[in-house]
Amino acid sequence: MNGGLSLPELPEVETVRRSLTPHLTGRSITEVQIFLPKIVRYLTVDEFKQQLLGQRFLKLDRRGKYLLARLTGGWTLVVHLKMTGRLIYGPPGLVINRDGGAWCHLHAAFSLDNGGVLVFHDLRQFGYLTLIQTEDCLSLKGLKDLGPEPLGQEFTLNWLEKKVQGRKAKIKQLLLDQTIVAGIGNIYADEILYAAKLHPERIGASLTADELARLYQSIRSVLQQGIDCRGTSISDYVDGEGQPGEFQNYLQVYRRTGQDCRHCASVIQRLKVGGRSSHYCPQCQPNVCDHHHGGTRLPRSSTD
DNA sequence: AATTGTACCTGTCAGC
DNA sequence: TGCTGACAGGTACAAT
Repeated sequence: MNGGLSLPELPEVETVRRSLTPHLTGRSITEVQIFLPKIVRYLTVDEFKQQLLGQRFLKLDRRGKYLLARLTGGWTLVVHLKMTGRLIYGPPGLVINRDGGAWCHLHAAFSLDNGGVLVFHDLRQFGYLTLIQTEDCLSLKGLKDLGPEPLGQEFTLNWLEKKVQGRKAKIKQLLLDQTIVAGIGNIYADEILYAAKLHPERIGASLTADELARLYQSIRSVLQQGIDCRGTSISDYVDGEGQPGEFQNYLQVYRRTGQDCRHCASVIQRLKVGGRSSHYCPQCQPNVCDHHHGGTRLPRSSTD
Protein backbone atom coordinates (compact mmCIF):
# COMPACT_ATOMS: atom_id res chain seq x y z
CA MET A 1 0.00 0.00 0.00
CA ASN A 2 0.93 3.61 -0.10
CA GLY A 3 3.30 4.78 2.61
CA GLY A 4 0.82 5.19 5.39
CA LEU A 5 -1.07 7.99 3.73
CA SER A 6 -4.14 9.16 5.46
CA LEU A 7 -4.20 12.92 4.80
CA PRO A 8 -6.85 14.04 7.24
CA GLU A 9 -8.63 17.02 5.71
CA LEU A 10 -11.88 18.66 6.78
CA PRO A 11 -14.16 15.63 6.20
CA GLU A 12 -11.77 13.29 8.00
CA VAL A 13 -11.27 15.57 11.02
CA GLU A 14 -15.02 16.17 11.17
CA THR A 15 -15.58 12.39 11.15
CA VAL A 16 -13.04 11.93 13.94
CA ARG A 17 -14.79 14.68 15.92
CA ARG A 18 -18.21 13.09 15.50
CA SER A 19 -17.03 9.56 16.26
CA LEU A 20 -15.09 10.58 19.39
CA THR A 21 -17.78 12.84 20.83
CA PRO A 22 -19.97 10.16 22.47
CA HIS A 23 -16.91 8.45 23.98
CA LEU A 24 -15.22 11.52 25.40
CA THR A 25 -18.02 13.85 26.48
CA GLY A 26 -18.16 13.95 30.28
CA ARG A 27 -15.04 11.81 30.76
CA SER A 28 -12.19 13.08 32.90
CA ILE A 29 -8.50 12.48 32.36
CA THR A 30 -6.83 10.31 35.00
CA GLU A 31 -3.39 9.87 33.45
CA VAL A 32 -1.39 11.39 30.59
CA GLN A 33 1.50 9.51 28.97
CA ILE A 34 3.74 11.16 26.40
CA PHE A 35 6.08 8.80 24.57
CA LEU A 36 7.42 11.31 22.03
CA PRO A 37 7.94 14.70 23.72
CA LYS A 38 8.22 16.76 20.54
CA ILE A 39 4.57 16.21 19.67
CA VAL A 40 3.67 18.57 22.51
CA ARG A 41 4.03 22.11 21.16
CA TYR A 42 4.37 25.50 22.79
CA LEU A 43 4.58 24.22 26.37
CA THR A 44 6.61 21.65 28.25
CA VAL A 45 5.46 18.06 28.61
CA ASP A 46 5.28 18.56 32.38
CA GLU A 47 3.08 21.65 32.05
CA PHE A 48 0.93 19.82 29.52
CA LYS A 49 0.41 16.83 31.82
CA GLN A 50 -0.12 18.90 34.92
CA GLN A 51 -2.82 21.10 33.39
CA LEU A 52 -4.67 18.19 31.77
CA LEU A 53 -4.80 15.89 34.77
CA GLY A 54 -8.28 15.80 36.28
CA GLN A 55 -9.90 17.93 33.57
CA ARG A 56 -13.12 16.75 31.96
CA PHE A 57 -14.09 16.77 28.27
CA LEU A 58 -17.02 19.13 27.71
CA LYS A 59 -17.35 19.22 23.92
CA LEU A 60 -15.41 18.56 20.72
CA ASP A 61 -15.18 21.30 18.11
CA ARG A 62 -13.41 21.51 14.78
CA ARG A 63 -11.94 24.44 12.88
CA GLY A 64 -10.50 23.64 9.46
CA LYS A 65 -8.26 20.64 10.05
CA TYR A 66 -7.85 21.40 13.76
CA LEU A 67 -9.66 19.36 16.37
CA LEU A 68 -10.47 21.41 19.47
CA ALA A 69 -11.38 19.52 22.63
CA ARG A 70 -13.04 21.87 25.12
CA LEU A 71 -12.17 20.94 28.69
CA THR A 72 -13.01 22.12 32.18
CA GLY A 73 -10.67 24.72 33.62
CA GLY A 74 -11.11 26.86 30.51
CA TRP A 75 -8.67 24.69 28.58
CA THR A 76 -8.78 23.64 24.95
CA LEU A 77 -6.73 20.63 23.84
CA VAL A 78 -5.69 21.39 20.26
CA VAL A 79 -4.88 18.46 17.97
CA HIS A 80 -3.55 18.67 14.42
CA LEU A 81 -3.25 15.33 12.63
CA LYS A 82 -1.20 16.76 9.72
CA MET A 83 -0.46 13.85 7.37
CA THR A 84 -0.71 10.58 9.22
CA GLY A 85 -2.02 11.39 12.68
CA ARG A 86 -4.74 9.29 14.26
CA LEU A 87 -6.78 10.02 17.34
CA ILE A 88 -8.58 6.90 18.53
CA TYR A 89 -10.70 5.97 21.52
CA GLY A 90 -9.89 2.61 23.03
CA PRO A 91 -12.57 1.03 25.23
CA PRO A 92 -11.79 -0.30 28.75
CA GLY A 93 -9.60 -3.37 28.60
CA LEU A 94 -7.77 -2.46 25.40
CA VAL A 95 -4.16 -3.57 25.63
CA ILE A 96 -1.62 -1.44 23.78
CA ASN A 97 1.85 -2.70 23.06
CA ARG A 98 4.15 -0.01 21.71
CA ASP A 99 6.91 -2.50 20.86
CA GLY A 100 6.29 -3.30 17.22
CA GLY A 101 2.96 -4.12 15.64
CA ALA A 102 0.13 -1.71 14.96
CA TRP A 103 0.90 0.57 17.91
CA CYS A 104 4.62 1.20 17.39
CA HIS A 105 3.86 4.81 16.39
CA LEU A 106 1.83 5.57 19.51
CA HIS A 107 3.04 8.90 20.90
CA ALA A 108 0.49 9.84 23.57
CA ALA A 109 -2.16 8.15 25.70
CA PHE A 110 -4.85 9.80 27.86
CA SER A 111 -6.39 7.44 30.39
CA LEU A 112 -10.04 8.17 31.16
CA ASP A 113 -12.15 7.73 34.30
CA ASN A 114 -14.21 4.93 32.73
CA GLY A 115 -11.13 2.81 32.08
CA GLY A 116 -11.00 3.80 28.41
CA VAL A 117 -8.12 5.53 26.73
CA LEU A 118 -7.66 8.18 24.05
CA VAL A 119 -4.53 7.54 21.99
CA PHE A 120 -2.58 9.67 19.55
CA HIS A 121 -0.74 7.74 16.86
CA ASP A 122 1.35 9.24 14.04
CA LEU A 123 3.69 7.41 11.67
CA ARG A 124 5.40 10.53 10.34
CA GLN A 125 5.41 12.50 13.57
CA PHE A 126 4.20 15.71 11.90
CA GLY A 127 1.03 15.97 13.97
CA TYR A 128 1.01 17.71 17.31
CA LEU A 129 -0.87 18.42 20.50
CA THR A 130 -1.03 21.63 22.45
CA LEU A 131 -3.05 23.14 25.24
CA ILE A 132 -4.32 26.70 25.40
CA GLN A 133 -6.88 28.66 27.31
CA THR A 134 -10.05 28.58 25.20
CA GLU A 135 -10.18 32.38 25.12
CA ASP A 136 -6.71 32.39 23.52
CA CYS A 137 -7.70 30.20 20.55
CA LEU A 138 -7.66 33.20 18.27
CA SER A 139 -4.02 33.86 19.08
CA LEU A 140 -2.68 30.41 18.20
CA LYS A 141 -0.62 30.60 15.04
CA GLY A 142 -2.18 28.72 12.17
CA LEU A 143 -5.56 28.64 13.86
CA LYS A 144 -5.93 32.40 14.06
CA ASP A 145 -5.41 32.99 10.33
CA LEU A 146 -7.87 30.39 9.06
CA GLY A 147 -10.40 31.47 6.48
CA PRO A 148 -14.11 30.69 6.91
CA GLU A 149 -15.54 27.22 7.32
CA PRO A 150 -16.50 26.13 3.79
CA LEU A 151 -19.77 24.59 4.98
CA GLY A 152 -20.65 27.53 7.22
CA GLN A 153 -22.62 30.69 6.51
CA GLU A 154 -19.57 32.97 6.54
CA PHE A 155 -18.25 31.27 3.41
CA THR A 156 -20.13 33.00 0.60
CA LEU A 157 -19.64 33.20 -3.15
CA ASN A 158 -18.83 36.85 -2.63
CA TRP A 159 -16.00 35.97 -0.21
CA LEU A 160 -14.55 33.46 -2.66
CA GLU A 161 -14.71 36.00 -5.50
CA LYS A 162 -12.92 38.60 -3.39
CA LYS A 163 -10.13 36.14 -2.54
CA VAL A 164 -9.65 34.70 -6.04
CA GLN A 165 -10.20 37.66 -8.32
CA GLY A 166 -7.00 39.51 -9.14
CA ARG A 167 -4.79 36.67 -7.91
CA LYS A 168 -1.99 35.44 -10.15
CA ALA A 169 -1.68 32.13 -8.36
CA LYS A 170 -3.05 28.90 -9.79
CA ILE A 171 -6.46 27.88 -8.57
CA LYS A 172 -5.15 24.63 -7.08
CA GLN A 173 -2.79 26.61 -4.85
CA LEU A 174 -5.53 29.03 -3.85
CA LEU A 175 -7.76 26.12 -2.78
CA LEU A 176 -4.98 24.83 -0.53
CA ASP A 177 -4.50 28.27 1.06
CA GLN A 178 -6.07 27.87 4.49
CA THR A 179 -6.58 31.63 4.86
CA ILE A 180 -8.96 31.68 1.87
CA VAL A 181 -11.05 28.76 3.02
CA ALA A 182 -10.26 26.33 5.85
CA GLY A 183 -9.88 22.59 5.63
CA ILE A 184 -9.11 21.68 2.00
CA GLY A 185 -6.07 19.47 1.34
CA ASN A 186 -4.65 17.75 -1.72
CA ILE A 187 -7.28 15.05 -2.15
CA TYR A 188 -10.35 17.26 -1.92
CA ALA A 189 -8.71 20.08 -3.90
CA ASP A 190 -8.33 17.75 -6.90
CA GLU A 191 -11.84 16.35 -6.50
CA ILE A 192 -13.33 19.85 -6.16
CA LEU A 193 -11.58 21.05 -9.33
CA TYR A 194 -12.82 18.02 -11.23
CA ALA A 195 -16.38 18.63 -10.05
CA ALA A 196 -16.06 22.30 -11.06
CA LYS A 197 -14.53 21.33 -14.43
CA LEU A 198 -11.53 23.57 -13.81
CA HIS A 199 -7.92 22.78 -14.73
CA PRO A 200 -5.66 22.98 -11.62
CA GLU A 201 -3.34 25.47 -13.33
CA ARG A 202 -6.02 28.01 -14.14
CA ILE A 203 -4.98 31.42 -12.83
CA GLY A 204 -7.28 32.75 -10.15
CA ALA A 205 -7.80 36.08 -11.92
CA SER A 206 -8.88 34.31 -15.13
CA LEU A 207 -11.95 32.66 -13.64
CA THR A 208 -15.28 33.87 -15.00
CA ALA A 209 -18.32 34.48 -12.82
CA ASP A 210 -19.78 31.15 -13.94
CA GLU A 211 -16.59 29.32 -13.13
CA LEU A 212 -16.37 30.90 -9.68
CA ALA A 213 -19.95 29.90 -9.00
CA ARG A 214 -19.17 26.31 -10.04
CA LEU A 215 -16.08 26.31 -7.85
CA TYR A 216 -18.06 27.60 -4.88
CA GLN A 217 -20.75 24.95 -5.26
CA SER A 218 -18.17 22.21 -5.79
CA ILE A 219 -16.25 23.15 -2.63
CA ARG A 220 -19.41 22.75 -0.60
CA SER A 221 -20.79 19.65 -2.31
CA VAL A 222 -17.56 17.65 -2.48
CA LEU A 223 -16.66 18.32 1.16
CA GLN A 224 -20.19 17.41 2.20
CA GLN A 225 -19.95 14.15 0.22
CA GLY A 226 -16.65 13.44 1.96
CA ILE A 227 -18.32 13.88 5.36
CA ASP A 228 -21.32 11.79 4.30
CA CYS A 229 -18.89 9.01 3.35
CA ARG A 230 -17.05 9.39 6.68
CA GLY A 231 -13.80 10.42 4.98
CA THR A 232 -11.28 8.96 2.55
CA SER A 233 -9.25 5.92 3.57
CA ILE A 234 -6.61 5.55 0.86
CA SER A 235 -4.57 3.24 3.01
CA ASP A 236 -4.82 3.94 6.70
CA TYR A 237 -7.01 6.87 7.67
CA VAL A 238 -9.45 5.75 10.33
CA ASP A 239 -12.02 7.57 12.44
CA GLY A 240 -12.10 7.89 16.22
CA GLU A 241 -13.29 4.30 16.56
CA GLY A 242 -10.67 2.91 14.22
CA GLN A 243 -13.11 2.53 11.32
CA PRO A 244 -12.18 3.41 7.71
CA GLY A 245 -14.18 5.81 5.55
CA GLU A 246 -15.75 5.17 2.13
CA PHE A 247 -14.98 8.21 0.00
CA GLN A 248 -11.99 6.48 -1.62
CA ASN A 249 -14.58 4.48 -3.56
CA TYR A 250 -15.96 7.64 -5.12
CA LEU A 251 -12.76 9.49 -6.06
CA GLN A 252 -12.89 10.79 -9.63
CA VAL A 253 -9.28 11.87 -10.17
CA TYR A 254 -7.08 11.70 -7.05
CA ARG A 255 -4.47 8.97 -7.53
CA ARG A 256 -6.25 7.73 -10.67
CA THR A 257 -3.41 8.70 -13.07
CA GLY A 258 -3.59 6.60 -16.24
CA GLN A 259 -7.10 5.36 -15.53
CA ASP A 260 -10.17 6.30 -17.57
CA CYS A 261 -12.16 9.37 -16.65
CA ARG A 262 -15.50 8.23 -15.30
CA HIS A 263 -17.36 10.73 -17.51
CA CYS A 264 -15.53 10.82 -20.84
CA ALA A 265 -13.14 8.77 -22.95
CA SER A 266 -10.05 10.59 -21.71
CA VAL A 267 -7.30 9.36 -19.37
CA ILE A 268 -6.55 11.00 -16.01
CA GLN A 269 -3.30 12.97 -16.02
CA ARG A 270 -0.98 14.09 -13.24
CA LEU A 271 1.19 17.18 -12.95
CA LYS A 272 2.95 19.15 -10.24
CA VAL A 273 1.35 22.38 -9.11
CA GLY A 274 3.25 24.25 -6.44
CA GLY A 275 5.18 21.10 -5.60
CA ARG A 276 2.02 19.01 -5.09
CA SER A 277 0.78 16.29 -7.35
CA SER A 278 -2.42 17.25 -9.08
CA HIS A 279 -4.72 14.82 -10.87
CA TYR A 280 -7.16 15.94 -13.54
CA CYS A 281 -9.02 14.97 -16.68
CA PRO A 282 -7.64 16.92 -19.67
CA GLN A 283 -10.96 16.83 -21.48
CA CYS A 284 -13.33 17.62 -18.61
CA GLN A 285 -10.91 20.21 -17.19
CA PRO A 286 -9.32 22.03 -20.15
CA ASN A 287 -6.79 24.73 -19.34
CA VAL A 288 -8.70 27.56 -21.00
CA CYS A 289 -11.54 29.90 -20.08
CA ASP A 290 -15.04 28.70 -20.95
CA HIS A 291 -15.65 31.52 -23.41
CA HIS A 292 -12.39 30.79 -25.22
CA HIS A 293 -13.06 27.21 -26.17
CA GLY A 294 -16.79 27.66 -26.58
CA GLY A 295 -17.57 24.41 -24.82
CA THR A 296 -16.03 22.14 -27.42
CA ARG A 297 -12.55 20.65 -27.54
CA LEU A 298 -9.17 20.61 -25.93
CA PRO A 299 -6.85 23.46 -26.82
CA ARG A 300 -4.82 22.38 -29.83
CA SER A 301 -1.09 22.68 -29.39
CA SER A 302 1.22 23.93 -32.17
CA THR A 303 1.98 20.78 -34.10
CA ASP A 304 0.82 17.21 -34.08
C1' DA B 1 3.92 42.09 0.80
C1' DA B 2 3.36 38.26 -1.91
C1' DT B 3 5.50 34.27 -3.39
C1' DT B 4 8.70 30.39 -3.41
C1' DG B 5 11.55 26.96 -1.22
C1' DT B 6 12.81 23.89 2.47
C1' DA B 7 12.53 21.20 6.76
C1' DC B 8 10.18 18.01 9.22
C1' DC B 9 9.28 12.43 9.00
C1' DT B 10 8.90 7.22 7.62
C1' DG B 11 7.34 3.66 4.65
C1' DT B 12 6.88 2.12 -0.14
C1' DC B 13 8.43 1.32 -4.53
C1' DA B 14 11.06 1.64 -8.96
C1' DG B 15 15.48 0.97 -10.74
C1' DC B 16 19.94 -0.90 -10.73
C1' DT C 1 19.26 -9.54 -2.87
C1' DG C 2 20.02 -5.24 -1.09
C1' DC C 3 20.91 -0.63 -1.68
C1' DT C 4 19.66 4.21 -3.14
C1' DG C 5 16.80 7.88 -4.23
C1' DA C 6 12.32 9.69 -5.31
C1' DC C 7 7.97 10.34 -3.52
C1' DA C 8 3.89 11.16 -0.53
C1' DG C 9 2.15 16.17 1.75
C1' DG C 10 0.33 20.24 5.91
C1' DT C 11 2.33 23.67 7.97
C1' DA C 12 6.06 26.77 9.99
C1' DC C 13 9.51 29.39 8.87
C1' DA C 14 13.29 31.26 6.02
C1' DA C 15 14.50 33.43 1.89
C1' DT C 16 13.68 36.05 -2.07
